[in-house]
Amino acid sequence: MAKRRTVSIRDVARESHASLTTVSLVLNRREGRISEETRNRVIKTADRLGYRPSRLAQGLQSQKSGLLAILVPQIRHAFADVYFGELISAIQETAAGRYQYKVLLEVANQDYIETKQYLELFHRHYIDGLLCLGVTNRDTYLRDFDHGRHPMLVVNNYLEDIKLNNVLCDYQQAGRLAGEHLVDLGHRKIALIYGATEVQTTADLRKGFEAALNRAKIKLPKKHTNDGLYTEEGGAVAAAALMKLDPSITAILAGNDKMAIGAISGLKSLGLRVPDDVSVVGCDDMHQAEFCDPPLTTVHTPLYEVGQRACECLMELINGQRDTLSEVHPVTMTIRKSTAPPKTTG
Amino acid sequence: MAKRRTVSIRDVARESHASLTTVSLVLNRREGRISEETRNRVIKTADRLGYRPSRLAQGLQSQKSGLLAILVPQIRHAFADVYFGELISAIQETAAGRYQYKVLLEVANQDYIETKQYLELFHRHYIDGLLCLGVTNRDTYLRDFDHGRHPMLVVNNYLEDIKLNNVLCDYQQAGRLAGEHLVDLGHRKIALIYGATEVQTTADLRKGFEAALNRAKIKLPKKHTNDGLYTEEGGAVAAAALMKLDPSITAILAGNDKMAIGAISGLKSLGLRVPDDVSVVGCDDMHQAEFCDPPLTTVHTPLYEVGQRACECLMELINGQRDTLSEVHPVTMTIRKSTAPPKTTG
DNA sequence: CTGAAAGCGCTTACAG
DNA sequence: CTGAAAGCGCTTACAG
Repeated sequence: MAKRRTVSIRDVARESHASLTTVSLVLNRREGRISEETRNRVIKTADRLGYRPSRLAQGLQSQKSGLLAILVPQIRHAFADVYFGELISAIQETAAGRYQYKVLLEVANQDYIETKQYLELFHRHYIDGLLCLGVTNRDTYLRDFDHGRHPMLVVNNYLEDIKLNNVLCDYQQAGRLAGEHLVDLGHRKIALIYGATEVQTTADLRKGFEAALNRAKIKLPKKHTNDGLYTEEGGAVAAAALMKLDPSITAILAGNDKMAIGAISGLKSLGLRVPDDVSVVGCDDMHQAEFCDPPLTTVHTPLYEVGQRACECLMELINGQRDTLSEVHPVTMTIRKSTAPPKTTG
Repeated sequence: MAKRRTVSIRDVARESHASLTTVSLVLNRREGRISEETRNRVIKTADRLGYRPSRLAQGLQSQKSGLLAILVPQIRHAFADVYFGELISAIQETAAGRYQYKVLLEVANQDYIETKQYLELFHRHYIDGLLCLGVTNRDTYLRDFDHGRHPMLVVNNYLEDIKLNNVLCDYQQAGRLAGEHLVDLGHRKIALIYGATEVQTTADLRKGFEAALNRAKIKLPKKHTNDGLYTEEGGAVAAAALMKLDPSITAILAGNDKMAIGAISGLKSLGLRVPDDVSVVGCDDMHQAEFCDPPLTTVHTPLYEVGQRACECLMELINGQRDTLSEVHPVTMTIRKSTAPPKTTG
């Protein structure tokens, strides 16, 4: 582990008989100022010595770290969740591919929030910008960002009371499309399994869904809604409870694919068939949706695209090319095999 | 976006009428040297000004970035994969919780490897240590690390020809346990769906599996093995192909849960029932394994624990408390509903 | 117990 | 076209 001393710009200057200024200028491609001959000499020397500028020193000088952070909530094994995974992939690939930025991973646990680590990230010059995933209306600590001093963006959500930058999918449209799909199939007794109510996009999904039902003179009574906690287990339990409360239900929208898959398993364990007895619609269109049994009809939310745009917009905020922003992306339906007309109408 | 100048240690020194040395000493809790009075004065001033030491400056001084990187292969949306997600969660939580280290996310695409970005990470002082996930025998570029100059660790795999530090599960044991389970149930026509052959742990899984079968005088002929590409699709196609080649097969081990779930769906689409007609065993015991239909019998590999240990060991490498290491973790069987005795014996 | 100075490795006015 | 110097914000011998 004998680490040899790293070669610094000083070494290059000495060996190429040039000044620090000259070396720096050459290596940073400031054109037009340095003679061809000197330039070549410096480059050759730098190559020979294997010189690599230290990001730490460059960062200290430029007051830029070249890093952005992704903040995710503390759910069980957060990164094993495909929803977050999809967004993270999009962000990482965009940051590294287009901007030479690197991506830091942060988890917002209780202590993290209480000690305001998300601000430390900026104050201590760890990062130039922040992307927040999985945000809910409970995350009032985000108010610390509402003066817009630090480049930050809420990804695929927004907050009711706090004005923050965001890029997200149109969940009201998602609810509407799902509702229309079920109504068009002929369903009248339709239920909703939502994720956490404190998530704004969940409220939007419900709003769009209810609007679509109402337009067909269908109500969404309380006994037709249940909390699925965004998990498979929750979806399974919620579906079973709904059917016990009202066995005449013939269709269910779940707020995400995980709950939809859970719901299908919950329905099966009651001896119900999908879609013969009950239709199920998910939301996300994650990769697994194609491989469950039956393949899931679901709302396709362009998560990858949203992650990509979030990253692009954050860079604009960092570079000061932009002040505030809010961007909404349209969604589409992906029809597979988990929905069908109801067996009996009425 | 009017960024006010960040307060530096110099500001604290001035306002608290102390020297830079004193302030630095106090804030870094070097005990015993500074008078109680001065200490309090400095701390109070630092608090009042909201002073936060710059990691960039500290890093430049200490030659430590306080960052480690996780390198994952470029598969489609790598971070949406629960296998990687589980490891990443474990690493992030351990790094942040126990070591105040932050975690960088890197994807090894072709350009990344050709330009040796993984070395740049060290040379440019971006990181103090590296954790490589999803490594295969094709990743010969890792030879760049075999002199052990940079703290790095291969997580949950190892390479045939290159001696590197690693922490991993015992995949030979995994294969053996799965094989014994199926043999004990009475199966004789047993097949294997493996992931990429260039992955060393896949070879180990097969070796252990074959050994268990051989002990019961069962062969694993070529027509009983197939490549499932580590994906659901691959598993589905592989299972269907196996059954067409030899309809007498009554049990299948898949090299990971994704392929197992795919295999189940492939078998179903042939009109075969699991486990009645064919038993299926997975490997990983990922969260979803409990919610597929039928719930998956699978080898439980302690991925979270492996990620945690990998992080701990990397810190020891970084701190020079350790030179080389190789750690193997035992696995266990999780019996659910996708395996049963064969219908007819023989 | 405390401080002046050197140094970590860069970049960038400024002067020539 | 090129270089000496100051400065980014810290830490740590060293001296008193």
